[in-house]
Amino acid sequence: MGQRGRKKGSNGEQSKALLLRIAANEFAENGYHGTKVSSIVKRAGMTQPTFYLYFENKEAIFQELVESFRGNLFNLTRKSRLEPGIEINSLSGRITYGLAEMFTFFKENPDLTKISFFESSTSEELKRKLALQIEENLASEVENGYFSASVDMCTFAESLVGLIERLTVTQLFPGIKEPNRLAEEIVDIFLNGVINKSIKEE
Amino acid sequence: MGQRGRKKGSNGEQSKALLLRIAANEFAENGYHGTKVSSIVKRAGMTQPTFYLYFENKEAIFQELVESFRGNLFNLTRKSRLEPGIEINSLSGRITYGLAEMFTFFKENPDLTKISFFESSTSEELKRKLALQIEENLASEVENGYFSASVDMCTFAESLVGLIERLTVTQLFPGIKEPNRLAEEIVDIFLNGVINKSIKEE
Amino acid sequence: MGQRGRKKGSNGEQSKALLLRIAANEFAENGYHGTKVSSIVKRAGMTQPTFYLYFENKEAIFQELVESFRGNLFNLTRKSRLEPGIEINSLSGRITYGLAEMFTFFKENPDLTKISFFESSTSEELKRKLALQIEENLASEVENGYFSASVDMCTFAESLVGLIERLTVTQLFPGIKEPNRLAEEIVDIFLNGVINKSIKEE
Amino acid sequence: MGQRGRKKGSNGEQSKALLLRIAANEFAENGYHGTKVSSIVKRAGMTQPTFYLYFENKEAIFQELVESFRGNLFNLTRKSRLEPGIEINSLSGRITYGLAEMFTFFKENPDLTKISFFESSTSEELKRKLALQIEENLASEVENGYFSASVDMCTFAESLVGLIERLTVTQLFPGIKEPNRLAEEIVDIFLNGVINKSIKEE
DNA sequence: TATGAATGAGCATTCATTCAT
DNA sequence: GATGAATGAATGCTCATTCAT
Repeated sequence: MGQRGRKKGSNGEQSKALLLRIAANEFAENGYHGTKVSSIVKRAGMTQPTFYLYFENKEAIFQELVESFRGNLFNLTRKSRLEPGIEINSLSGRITYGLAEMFTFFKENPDLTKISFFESSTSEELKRKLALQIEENLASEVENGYFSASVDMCTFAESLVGLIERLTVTQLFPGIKEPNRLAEEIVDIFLNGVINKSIKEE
Repeated sequence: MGQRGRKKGSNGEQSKALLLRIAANEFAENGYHGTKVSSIVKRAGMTQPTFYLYFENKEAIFQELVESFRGNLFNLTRKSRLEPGIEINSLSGRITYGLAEMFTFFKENPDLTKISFFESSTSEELKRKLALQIEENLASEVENGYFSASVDMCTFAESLVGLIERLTVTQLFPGIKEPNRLAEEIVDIFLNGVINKSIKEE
Repeated sequence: MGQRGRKKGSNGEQSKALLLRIAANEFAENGYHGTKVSSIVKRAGMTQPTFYLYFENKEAIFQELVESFRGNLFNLTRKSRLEPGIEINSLSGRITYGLAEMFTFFKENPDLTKISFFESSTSEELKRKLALQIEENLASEVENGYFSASVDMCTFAESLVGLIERLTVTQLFPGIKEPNRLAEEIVDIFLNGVINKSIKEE
Repeated sequence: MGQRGRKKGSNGEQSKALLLRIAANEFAENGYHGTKVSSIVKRAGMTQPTFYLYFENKEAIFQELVESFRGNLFNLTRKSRLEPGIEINSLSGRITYGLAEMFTFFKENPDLTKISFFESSTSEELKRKLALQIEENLASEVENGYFSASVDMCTFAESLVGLIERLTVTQLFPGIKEPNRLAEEIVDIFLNGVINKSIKEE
């Protein structure tokens, strides 16, 4: 600002942002313990004391990353909550859309996703909370009679989380499948099952 | 003593086994980096050099644990392979049985399971191989027309792995659900889907 | 301070230089294996991590010492190379001068000399190279007819090295003889032999 | 003995001898610190406790090796002492013979030679003693007028030791020159010098 | 805003040596 | 005469973190 106004944020903000970005990548690549503060700052072209100018310690930058991911993720899931009284016809479409949005978010933030899902000590908590939200999200549908009441919703929600997690790593990140496609496949499997109906009816 | 051999396994074998057991627990609890050789031997009532009598280094004992888990797991999955020409009626039962056995194995070896699925650098490889085996295992069923050909088998297999992983951690280990129960629920969801058929057919 | 730079060399350079000096002494006194990094830094009034700030590991500081000695030594011997066409009268003077310079260098760097000649795994190589240089240095003199062609130059050169090495340790280092004196004696012995000519000619 | 009489010495003696032989080689190859008791016994097909049956500790076996070398070496040099009143004509022959015997001894015991000359903490002492013996050995010759009194006998003796040491390593051990040949060359150089007499007399 | 220099605390690994059998 | 099993005591090295500037 003032003289020649720096392009975007103060120099300090830029430095901090850079450190965050690089740290995310390092943590995702090498895990928390496998990542050295010295490596982060080296890649950022800074020195170690500079790091401590912006973050209290190694744990702090990690938590900041996880926290931001967590916040954004829950914003997303909150938005895609199914309103009660939804049309049965648009149901699967709504679910597909929600899933696709989530996958898109993961795809745009692969490092943060990896960290938050697999490296953080609070990963479990995160996933459990996600499962819970999914459970709530779908509970009403059961009441409405859309979903089979015979299925344990808790098991179902956790299953969904596990599968989302896995498909994110094996299909989404390597670029094998796009968010939309993945979402559709999941919905297809879960709604209808995999058994061949024509045989079944024999 | 006296007639050939001490009470149970030679003393050395016992020591090694003890170290393996304790190490598995430590690794499962604190992760690879969070586990100190000194902690392992302390819990075993030994000294550090003794550790190196049985294992080349920290990495080695870890690999030995993972390897043994991997070996046993693949033995199991190989055994529960579906033979071709199986009766359609017994199909879901067979699948349920296979899953139940796997969950039982996990339940009996929680430490090894945690390590191999979440701590090892070869976890991904392990899961991918497991998914592959599941894929193969089910591929014939598609040919036989039991399974809907519309479902991408790769996605399906990976989904299964993800969900098995997740349910193991959240339901099986805490003792919320038993192996059999979990297996049944999974099969139920996947075979039939979760949509309420009566509504759907309206 | 104030105008550019601290008193003498940056603080880091000073530290490194101090470590090198002390390490040289420790290695010379106790050998490579007998020297502990902890002893070096203790004498330098530093802590162990500081050591690793300047040297990759124990081996590295040792090699740096040996390398510097080797470099300086070969600079020296290169300079004192005998030019072709030298006067027969000044020949022995030139050789004496070269030897004296070498002894002076050794005397000024006793620790490095000890290390490089007796502790390094590349000692042999160093001596061989030195012998080779001596050989080359004198080869022309044989052609010019100054030296008796009957003498095997290789044997002669190696002999010189062995004797330099030995006299350095037993006469020079304890201060029994000065560089000049030693050089003169060597030249005397080698040029003329030790047999009493008067008797011989009888 | 008695029943089937073991070929040579008791089993224990054999074991000890084997350990000594192997240890000599290991020490010669890797130095004192570079040699592990565990390596010695492994090559001998024994276990570590067995080692301590025969030697108090690592230092002890090393000293035993050095001691035996030292004893034999001094026997040798004592025998080849020049008697006073020797003929001037046979003088150089006698010296050559003595040197050749020493080289032969070294060649037959390369490991012990290496250890005693380069690895032992008493190497210096050994060489000094050897130099002293040489000095004594030749002192009378000076009195008798055979050797030029202008040469410092101490320097000369030490020179001889250094050169013997060096030629042993570079010419004798690699098989480049035979004991006799080496001895002759040394005597030639030292007695007559290397200067070309014909030029000198110009 | 930034850094050159330094360190406290810790960890994996090694090796000579010994005890009970 | 021999060994399976174990250990006391080091030692090299690393890493997150800080102080003075």
